[in-house]
Amino acid sequence: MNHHADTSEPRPTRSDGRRSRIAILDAAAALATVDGLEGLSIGDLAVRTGMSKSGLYAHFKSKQDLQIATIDHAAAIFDAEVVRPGHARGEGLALLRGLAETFLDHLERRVFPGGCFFAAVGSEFDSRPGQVKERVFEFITTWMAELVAAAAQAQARGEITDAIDAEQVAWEVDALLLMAHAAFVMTADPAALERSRIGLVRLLDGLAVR
Amino acid sequence: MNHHADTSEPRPTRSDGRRSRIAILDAAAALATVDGLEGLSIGDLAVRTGMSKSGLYAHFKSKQDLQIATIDHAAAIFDAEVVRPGHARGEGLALLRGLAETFLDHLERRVFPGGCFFAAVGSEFDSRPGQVKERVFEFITTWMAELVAAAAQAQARGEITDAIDAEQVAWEVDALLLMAHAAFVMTADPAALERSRIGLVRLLDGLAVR
DNA sequence: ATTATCTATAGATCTATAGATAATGC
DNA sequence: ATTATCTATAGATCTATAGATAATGC
Repeated sequence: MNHHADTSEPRPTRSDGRRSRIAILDAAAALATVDGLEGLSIGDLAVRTGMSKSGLYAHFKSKQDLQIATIDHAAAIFDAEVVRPGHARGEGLALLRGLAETFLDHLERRVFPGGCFFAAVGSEFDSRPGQVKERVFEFITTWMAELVAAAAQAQARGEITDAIDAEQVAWEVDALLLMAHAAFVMTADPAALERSRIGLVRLLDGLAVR
Repeated sequence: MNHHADTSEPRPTRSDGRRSRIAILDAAAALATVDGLEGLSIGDLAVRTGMSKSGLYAHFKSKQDLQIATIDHAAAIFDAEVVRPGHARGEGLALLRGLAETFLDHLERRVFPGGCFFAAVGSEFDSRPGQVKERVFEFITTWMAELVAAAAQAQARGEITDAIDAEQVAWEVDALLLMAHAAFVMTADPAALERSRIGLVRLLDGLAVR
């Protein structure tokens, strides 16, 4: 996985500390999609990054602090790998299609080994109220807002019907993306991505203004 | 939650043992949708069922054995609460609609506190190969086959178009159900169920033979 | 001089087992 | 007589901290 700096977090002042922190968070984000944010243990992470447990621990106040830093780091990766490339595809309907395609591509390219970070971690924390869930939910809300804005723009430009509201369009698009994630991670079969791609074409063609 | 006997599993011979086993598995199935099958600890379960840790442990050979028994128990509950009531709604298109509706109803009725057991546990184990994942995947495959069969029957009866294959129809239906699960568990807002219900009507109406 | 990292360890889990006691079924 | 359950405990985690050492930045 590439190294994405997360600007939101406090940076260590020394260069070796900065490098370590990014290495830890890259490993943590990847590991969390496989073993969960809770299953992610300090010991495992230390072994994987070649540090001692306490050396690693010195970067974070607590396990929850590590979990939240990992979420922020994953958000930066998702932004760089999905959201920004999606916007490069155009506006309105092209943007909506673009976001869906870059999302499916990031699954296929295995940006995270366990599929979509936020689908994986969202499912883990959906029933556990607290700061971690709040942060994950916040990001998912932002993602949905992206899809809704793209759908609304497509309607404003007269590219799709406004007979149904933009939230409903975004909902149905996201349902196909979530389904692709779940099935692709479970089976590792690209046919899962193809089924959702076909569904997206059918859905958006059905909304076309003719 | 109601008590559903799971016929597939070996039954204790003594009546108090039978009762305990069912009480343990009811609690385990509910707890697993909140804390995960891995997060589910023997100690927690013991406290929740009012038994000692070892008293509880005597019913199972290992933690994995408990996890698999819990999956089988949850499958029996899902069958009684979703699949059978779905079949009572009719055949063909009525069956397909019926299964989708009884699924959404079981979320709304909170049959499991953490939504759909198999969506929750599937997401937890999708990246962890082994017997537990196999068992979960097996059940999800059975569920998908139910939807595909219903869609194919609806086509055979001339109720929906056969221009697209039954697998694709089932895929798009299941995507909306999975999305409803994810959003409803995260937000506890019935609006999530409504969005998917609207999506299902739009989807199936769009497939109607006119 | 300050920051990052390490060794060593405390204290709280967790799974699992051994051996004893209480309750049921034939 | 057999089965279910309990107390007590082993041994392996895990998070977290104290105090010492090594590496960087001014």
